[in-house]
Amino acid sequence: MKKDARYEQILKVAAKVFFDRGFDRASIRDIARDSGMSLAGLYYYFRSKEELLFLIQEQVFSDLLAGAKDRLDGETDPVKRIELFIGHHMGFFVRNITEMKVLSHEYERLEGEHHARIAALRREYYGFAEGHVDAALKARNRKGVNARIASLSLLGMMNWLYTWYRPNRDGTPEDVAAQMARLYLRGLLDTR
Amino acid sequence: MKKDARYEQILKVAAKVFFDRGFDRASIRDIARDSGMSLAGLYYYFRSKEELLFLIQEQVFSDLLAGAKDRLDGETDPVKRIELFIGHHMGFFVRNITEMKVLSHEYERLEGEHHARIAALRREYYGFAEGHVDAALKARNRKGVNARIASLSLLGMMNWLYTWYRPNRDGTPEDVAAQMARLYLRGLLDTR
DNA sequence: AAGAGTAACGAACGCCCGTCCGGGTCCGGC
DNA sequence: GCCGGACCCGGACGGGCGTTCGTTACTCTT
Repeated sequence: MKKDARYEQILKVAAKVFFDRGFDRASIRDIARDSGMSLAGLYYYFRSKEELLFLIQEQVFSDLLAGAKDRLDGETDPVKRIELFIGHHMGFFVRNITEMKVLSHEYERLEGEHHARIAALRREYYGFAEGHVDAALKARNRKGVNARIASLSLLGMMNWLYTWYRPNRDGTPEDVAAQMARLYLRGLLDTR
Repeated sequence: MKKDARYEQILKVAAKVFFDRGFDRASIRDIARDSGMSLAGLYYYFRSKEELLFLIQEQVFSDLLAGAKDRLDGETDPVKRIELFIGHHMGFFVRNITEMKVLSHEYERLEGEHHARIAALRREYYGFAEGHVDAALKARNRKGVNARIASLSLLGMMNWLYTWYRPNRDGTPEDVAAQMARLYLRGLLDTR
């Protein structure tokens, strides 16, 4: 098998194993078996189990961030930008639910340099979200709403998705995103 | 030391250790050391590490549920009931953040009978929340809003708290609860 | 004084884990 | 025809883990 294909395949398998069993309970032996490789063979591609986690988190987080920036490009209305942000986040989350759960759930497992790199991405993404929330608040001249709390509430709402989302029951990501966007922007009881 | 006091103390220490290191990385030896007991001594009080997790989760979840019912008792206005529910959940979460993180983060670790008992509590609490959301929607004659998604969004918003809440930065639980209640009920941009 | 129950402990057992060493095989370039 | 690198593996190593066994000391009850 080609080197790059193997590399990608191992990352994918590892993400699935981490998704199913959690990082700590997952063993390198599980990943080797599901990749059709030997235990030692894996170490040709990766330095350590922790590096595997890091690479998964870094890739998915970079993609998420780049995708969000790309999606919002060209739109200037602050409220529409938040709608687009929500739509993108939810769509990406559902399409990459394996990696996104590993990112959300195993965030604290990384240490040192690895942790620092993911933490930087996190800060950037959170800041991106908060910036848009803040802009929308200013555009509507809303005072007394804390942009930090409002943006973290939004991210919590969306990131909790992996604990409950079932495609058969909850419909398409677009439906869920639309419901959440409406709920977030106009509230539960708004009748406009 | 009295038996009951020891028992409670071990549960408390275990919750703290699980909170800090995660269930899988935490070792019984850590818990024994922090409890000022020997490894073997712990097994006089508990059958297994998994049982320790179960007891922590069961106690905090039962308290949460009972507290919520108690807080809402007597209030009949559906919207006020949601406000009270949010206020209670947030206050309880912050006061019991150690156990609540262990409950939220390690939910999937339990198996068999233990898992079934916590899952039942979860169903009850989620149903409780969804029921109130549904009642408020009906009272305001709101159609087209999915009560399941709306209630799970609310719980996600609140349960994500443990990843970001810092008392010094974010103010009291009451402040955060008020912000979230306003946000949830009337939306980000409502100017009423 | 004996016996039963309670509250612990030291030491070990067996298992599984991440990692690494010492190779093997194949293949393109010389 | 050989060499070096890419790719991969069997098997072991050392360490940490959850759990258990056998025992002890103390305190009630009878």
